[in-house]
This record gives sequence, C-alpha cells and structure tokens, in this order.
Amino acid sequence: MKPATLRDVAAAAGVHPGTASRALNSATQNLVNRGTVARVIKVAAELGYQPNPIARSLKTSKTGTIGIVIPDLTNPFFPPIVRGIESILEPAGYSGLLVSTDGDLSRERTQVAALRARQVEGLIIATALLDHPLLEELGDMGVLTVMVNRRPHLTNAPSVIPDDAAGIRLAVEHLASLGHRRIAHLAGPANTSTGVARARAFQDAVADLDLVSDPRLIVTCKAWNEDAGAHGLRELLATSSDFTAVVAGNDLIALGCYDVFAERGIDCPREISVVGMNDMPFLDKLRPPLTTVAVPHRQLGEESARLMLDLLREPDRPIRSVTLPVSLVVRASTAVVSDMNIAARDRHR
Amino acid sequence: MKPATLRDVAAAAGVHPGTASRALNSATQNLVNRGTVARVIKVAAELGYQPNPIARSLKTSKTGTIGIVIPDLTNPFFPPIVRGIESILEPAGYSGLLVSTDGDLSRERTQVAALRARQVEGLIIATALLDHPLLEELGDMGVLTVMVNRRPHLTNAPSVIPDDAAGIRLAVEHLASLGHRRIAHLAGPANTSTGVARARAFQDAVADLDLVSDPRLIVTCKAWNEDAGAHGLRELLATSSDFTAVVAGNDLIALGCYDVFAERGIDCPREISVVGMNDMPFLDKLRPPLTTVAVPHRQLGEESARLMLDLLREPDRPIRSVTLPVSLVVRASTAVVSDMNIAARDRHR
DNA sequence: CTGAAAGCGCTAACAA
DNA sequence: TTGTTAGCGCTTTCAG
Repeated sequence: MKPATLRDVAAAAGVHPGTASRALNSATQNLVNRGTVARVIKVAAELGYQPNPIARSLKTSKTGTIGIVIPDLTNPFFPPIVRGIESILEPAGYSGLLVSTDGDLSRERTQVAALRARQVEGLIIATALLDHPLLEELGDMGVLTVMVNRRPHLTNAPSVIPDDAAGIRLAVEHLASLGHRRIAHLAGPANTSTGVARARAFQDAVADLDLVSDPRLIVTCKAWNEDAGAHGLRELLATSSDFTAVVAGNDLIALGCYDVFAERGIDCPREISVVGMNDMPFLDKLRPPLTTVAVPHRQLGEESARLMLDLLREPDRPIRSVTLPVSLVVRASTAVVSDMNIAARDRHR
Repeated sequence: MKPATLRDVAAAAGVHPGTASRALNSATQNLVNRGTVARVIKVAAELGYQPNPIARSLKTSKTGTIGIVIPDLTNPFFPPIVRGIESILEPAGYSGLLVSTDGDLSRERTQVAALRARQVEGLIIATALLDHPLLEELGDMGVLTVMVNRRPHLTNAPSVIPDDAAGIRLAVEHLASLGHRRIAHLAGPANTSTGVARARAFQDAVADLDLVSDPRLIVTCKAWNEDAGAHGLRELLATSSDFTAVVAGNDLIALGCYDVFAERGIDCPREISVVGMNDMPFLDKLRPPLTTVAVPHRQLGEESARLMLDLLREPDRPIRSVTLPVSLVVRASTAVVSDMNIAARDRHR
C-alpha cells in the first residue's frame, strides 16, 4: 500500500487538508484549535504519515539541502570537516549534498551546476583557490556561499579557516628552540590562500626569530600531496642542502619528505627535522611519529555550517569570518641540532 | 531574474509546454517533429533552462537519489567505497545521499528514515550486522537494498564483499612460509559477517596448513578499531603469549597491536609478526610498514552501485552477489621466526 | 505530431 | 479557527 498523504490524514481526521497541514507544521500550529491539532497528529501517527519533502520543496522552493564541495573525500583532511558540517546541519533540519571535484576546475563546475539544479539553498566550499572564477560567478548569481579552510581574494563570502600564521609560527618557534637556524619551508601551492598565508607566516617567523632567511630555503609545491612534497624536498636538497629542518605546508607534504628520507637513507630527525600541519589521523604511528600542528578539522566544519545557517536565517546580518586556534603537537620527527646535521649537510650536498 | 521554467521555453519557442517537455526529454524526443525538437533545444539553451528536478520528482516519483549508509566517514576504509559508488551513480544520472550512523542502531534507524523521507530510490548499506533487524524491515517494505562489504544472514539482498576467506588464507600462508606455527587471530566482532567469515577462514587455513590449532589463540575484538585491537592483544598476551604472529581482523586492529608493542617494548616483527587486512592508506609509512591484505575498496563501491542500478532498471532480474579478489601486500611487519621469538615468549609471559 | 488538461503532495493567501 | 482556492514546475494521458 502506498504511503499516506496529507489528504489521507485530513480525511481520516475529518478536517480539510489545509488544516491538517497547519496542525502538523509547528510554525502554524498555534493557528489551529488545540483539540484539532492533537487529533490530526494522532491520526497522522496512526497512518504512519511522512510528509513528502519533494512536494513541500516544490511549493516553498526550499529544499533543506546544502551543497558541500570538497576536492577529494579520500584525503583524510576532509571527512572530519564533513562530519562537523553535518553535525550542525542535521539538527537544524538541513542535510548536506556532498560532491568531490578532484581538484579539477571543470569538474567542479559541472558538480556545482548539478548541485544548483538540485536546488541547494547554499554551498559550503572547501576547494577555493585564491582567484577563483567560479566563486565570483556564484557571488554574482546570489548563491549563498561559505568557504571552509580557504579564504580567497576578491570575495566577501564568509569563511572559516585555521590560524595558519599562528600554526607556522608555533612550528618555527619549536624548531628554533631546538637550536635550528637554517629552516626550510615546503610551501603549499601559490594559488591557495593557505599556501601563501603559511609561506608568508614562515618568512615573518624566520625574521622575527632572527633565523637565517634565504629565499632558496623556500620551495613551493605544486599540490598538497605526497608526490609534490617529495618533489619539493628533492629540489631543496639539490639547491641548498645546508638546512637542518623543514616546515611542511601540510602533513601530506611532510609524508612526501618521509619518502625521500627513505629513498636517500636520510635519518629523520637526527639529520633533518620535519614538522607537518593538520595532524591528520595515524601520524603517531609513522616512522618517526610526525610533529605537527593540530587544526580543529571538525570544528572547521561545524563553524562553516553555523555560518551557513546564519546566512539562511538572517540574510541581512553582516557577514563575518572566523579563524580557529591551532596547537603544536610535538612527536618524534623533530630533534635538537647536533653534529649529525652537520655531517648530513656534507653527505647530501 | 528567476531561472527559466519549461513554460518560458515553450512560450519562447512558440509551442505548448507539453511539447517542449517531450522535445527536451530524450526518451520522448522521437514523438516530436525534428525541427521542433531542434528549435526547443536551441531556445532552452539560450534561456539557460535547467529542468527543476524537484518538480520532475513530484510528478514521476523518482528522485534520482540513492542513500549511502556508512558507519563513519572518518574511517579511511569508507571514503574510497563512497567515491566508487558515486563514480558509477553519477554518469547514470543518480546521486548519492550520504549518512553516517556511528555504529549506533538507533541513529541508523533515524538516518534511514530520513533517507526514506527524502524518497531515495534505494539504499546501499555498509553497516550491516549479521542479524540486522532494520534490514529485514527494509526488505519487508520493499526498499531496494544492496549491502557492501557485509553479507548478513536472513536476507537475500544483493551484496558485494571482498573475498575474506582468500585474504585470510593468503595471510596465514605467508606467515607459515616464514616459519610461524603458532599464529593468533584477533577477530572482528562476532556480529559482523566479515568478523565471522575471517575467523572461520583463519581456522580452516590453520587446519589445512597443519599449524597449531588452539582456541586460546583466537580472541574476538569488540569493535573494528585500534582500541579494541589493543585490548585484544593484551588479552592474548595474558592468556597465551607463546604465539609468534598475529593475523588481525583488519588494519585498525593491527594498529592497536602497534600501540601495545610500543607500550610493552615488543619488537615487531622480530618478536611478533603482524598482518592486517584492507590496506588502508599510509600503512607503508608506519613503523614498521604493515604487511596486509589489499581489498579493492573503490571497486567494492563501484560494484555495489552497479548492482543498485541493475535493481532499479530490471527489478525482475534475479539477484546476485559479487565477491571481489584480494591480494597480499608484503611489507615489514612480518619476518621469519627466529630465536628472538622464543626469547620474547618468556619475556612477555 | 502537437495541444489541452489534469495532477503529483503540499502550502499559503484569502475568505468565511 | 477552519475551509477554499490556487499553484509550485513538470510529465503524461487523451484528444485532435
């Protein structure tokens, strides 16, 4: 037998469908006689009535869905963000529609179009580039958007990001306290806000702490992954091997360094110290356990969902962006400088 | 300005909305004059017409969505499955609605209800227990369901699972070829098909290879995670420490072993060898790199989506289940037995 | 081949 | 407080 409709409920309760609708909807319940409300609710329960959200959407042109755009679900950075988003959306009666772009702009375009076709009420975007054509279009089209983990130029959409500058400073200070003076930075891609913010923070920290500032010590990786990290470190080793530590743009880049360590027999941390960023899962079980900067992934998601909900509920409220605090997690990929480092310098030069 | 509707297109093309609908829908296009089709399509493109899927769904009662039910997105096992599912669903014009249950039956219930309320056309379920009340209900209600990674009792829904038995056998054979004779098994929960299938396969392999068969060598973990794995190994160590290798129910359980190794100063693989199962990411960077059985996660997802699509398109086709081949990945957590193992026996007893 | 008309299930004016 | 009416945007008979 087919699922009960509002009409069935109304008929069984002896009222008009309109009345049944009001009785079942908490916002309009107070316009209906108490007794009637009770009766309708009771009948609805008996019939196992479930409102059809499709029909409601068609009428109200509200779907109760938010699009979530991430590069790749397979990157451990994103699942906690997604969970965070959904943990806030769900109790608010919204649900998320997830798409992966694989970092491909054209795929992103079609995915976003599909989301729009499905009438999402807003978009939470984790794939933003510093200059992102699609974002501008979205802004022009009046699509509600919040950025998570990235803060692009030229858009005043709300965003929530970790405190990149503080994180990098924590990393550099940690290394400096261990006696490192020539510290390298494997920066993330220059077209991402996180990439440039972290690189800038690195330079500032190096300057403030009076460490060696040498442009050859900063290499920009093409992507936020292991391959790019490995590539970056090889480049660094080729041009200037006299550094004793590296601050990686993120954990995956740091893992790329591990690959190079293995391939060249470099002893981490005795020859080179590394610190990552993000504190993704299982880092404590690596060889060696990776020192990193923990960013509150889940909270990143939660805050972005809250921002979205605010946007939906109070469209006129001035937009705001939030920055979340980070913390240093010291493990075993960083150590005090020693003669080993000096020896390594010559060996790998 | 508001998005163009079918009416707008029809008006601009000088035809009736019904005709425009037929012209735009590939299935009914052949009922319309070629020229008219062309004109309507052209006008639609000019107006940037996007059909409203909500309205279409209301009429056809097909939503083009499939619910995907997983325990936890944060477990690295699932994202590849989800990506696999979506890679098949997407080109077929369907999209997935993802929910996480956190392994909580009541939460699962509400999540599935929400999915049903959203009128999903089918459910792909990765959370199945061996005896799963909800599944039976779903079956009774005629909800299209396919199981991925699990194959419950008492349901004839299609399923796609890795070849658990072959995987365990591969692991045991590998260990046996290294000279291990007393091999322990940290089994997954007894209420999951994977847990019991693997435990049974373990016993069979031990028997077939003439290894030491001792019930105390099999400990069942309460969950598929690190804590449960650590707990299991401690129990094993307490009751019978004279094993030289352990086959873990999955990689996370194996990681739990690593925790115990660290806490007790046990040298893996020299004192105890471990093999995991699943080959989740980054295992190659652990200390030591974990030997494991690779299961084709993504393909698991792909096949389950294909099964679902078949169910949708040919409801009368006999149901079938698929089993996917697995392979052994030898890394450094397994080694030949030696005096070390003997020494360890006494030390940890 | 195309137009007309009905209606999917619900909500929101407007009346009463 | 409740009933009436119209219609969200689309598909799909049924005529023509």
